[in-house]
Amino acid sequence: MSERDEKIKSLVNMGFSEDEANEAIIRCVDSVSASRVAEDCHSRNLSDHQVTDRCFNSFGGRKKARLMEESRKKRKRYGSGGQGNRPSLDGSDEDSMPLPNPMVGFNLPGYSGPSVTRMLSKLDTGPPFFYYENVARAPKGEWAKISRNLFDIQPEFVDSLHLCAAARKRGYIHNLPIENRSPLLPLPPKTIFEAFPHYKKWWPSWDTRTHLNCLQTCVASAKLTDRIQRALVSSSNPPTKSVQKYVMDECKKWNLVWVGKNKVAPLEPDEMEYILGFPRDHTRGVGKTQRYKSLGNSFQVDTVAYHLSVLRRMFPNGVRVLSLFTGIGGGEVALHKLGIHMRVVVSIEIGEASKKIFKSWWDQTQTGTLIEITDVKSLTNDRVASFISQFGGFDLVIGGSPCNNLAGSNRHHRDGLEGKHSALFYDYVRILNFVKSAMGGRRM
DNA sequence: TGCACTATGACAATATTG
DNA sequence: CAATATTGTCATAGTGCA
Repeated sequence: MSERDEKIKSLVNMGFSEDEANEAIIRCVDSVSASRVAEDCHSRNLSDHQVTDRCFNSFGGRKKARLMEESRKKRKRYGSGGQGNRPSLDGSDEDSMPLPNPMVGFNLPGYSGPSVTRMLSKLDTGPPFFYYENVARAPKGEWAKISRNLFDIQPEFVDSLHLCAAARKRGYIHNLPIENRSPLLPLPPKTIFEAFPHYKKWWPSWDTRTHLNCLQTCVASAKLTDRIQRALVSSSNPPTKSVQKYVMDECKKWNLVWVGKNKVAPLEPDEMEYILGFPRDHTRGVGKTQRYKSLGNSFQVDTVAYHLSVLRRMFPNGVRVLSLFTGIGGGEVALHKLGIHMRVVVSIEIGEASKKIFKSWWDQTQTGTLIEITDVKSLTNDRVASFISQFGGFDLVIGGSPCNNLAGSNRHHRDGLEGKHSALFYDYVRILNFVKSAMGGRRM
């Protein structure tokens, strides 16, 4: 109690009213169990640290306030905030959500540090369980907005490079238990050379990468790899520092690998499938551009499976899944690899190529019921209600909403959650809330 | 039409320097 | 501490070709 008073006092000193400070403490304690907060305040436990820090950073010192003021001005032009926002605690929509370092979420296999315990309010736990995903580096304030719309649950930020050979910085908001998780076995290759030993042959010593950067939807042009080759050929051996820097910059930017003498190339689609944890040839059967696009948009299967692994014990007879923005079925592949039977999947996906990929995987591997819906807008609450009465409810609502307007590589329309595509997040919220209320907290 | 290919910054977090 | 540099990012729009 005295510690709590101390925290309140320090917040008041920062210029917040006592009520605001009080509410902030309550919110912190809501995300992490009270004892842990007290215990870990001075420890180096990064995960816990992240949670407590975040609570205080939202109110952080005067400098932060000034920065928030600036960005508020800048953002005015984006118009009024999103629909359905709860009033924010400090009256600002610009809460910063610092990303943890290392980005390992609540816990990860191989990172045996003391892990977080968290307590969700009874209203927030299932049924149904839900799992939401998006890019970690969204514009300022967007994750705070997402969190507010998902019951103020703190995101779990994970960089998949701690689990596989490529980086993938993502935030996940879910109400799953976080104790007793188990990874998919065998663990995926963790470095480039573990994944692709044959690239050692042409890999120059001055390229010190051990992991690839984030696999994206577009790959380098032949023209670019030609330019790199010409630069290398006309340089000395080893190349001059400036040539090395040029080549390395491009290799990192485009995720290029060494496939021959002075020759770099983008990964092939099947190599991306491998790193992302999909079965070989999962995306085969559509154009190469489409394969890159759908793979760049998908989950890293091992990461998601680790989070979902807690469901296996809870649903020995299988799960009923509402899958929004299914894509090529990263979540379903994760469940399947975990050995969790999918009794029902209602899948919403608008991309023709992705639908084709997912359907053919389903037909090859699954025996449950699959219902395919193209447009999330056409999944009205009435329709959700009829599915619920047909199947008796859903156990898991899973999906990553479009990141187009949040992602840094979008040069044109990075307009945040209110952007044309990313605003579909609000349909996720709508549908999840409807499922929750229709299932009314009772076991079905 | 559909596909492959190419050129095109902006932003924020982090690292470095003054 | 403040200014500056570096790094990295689930992309889009336009063009030419079959």
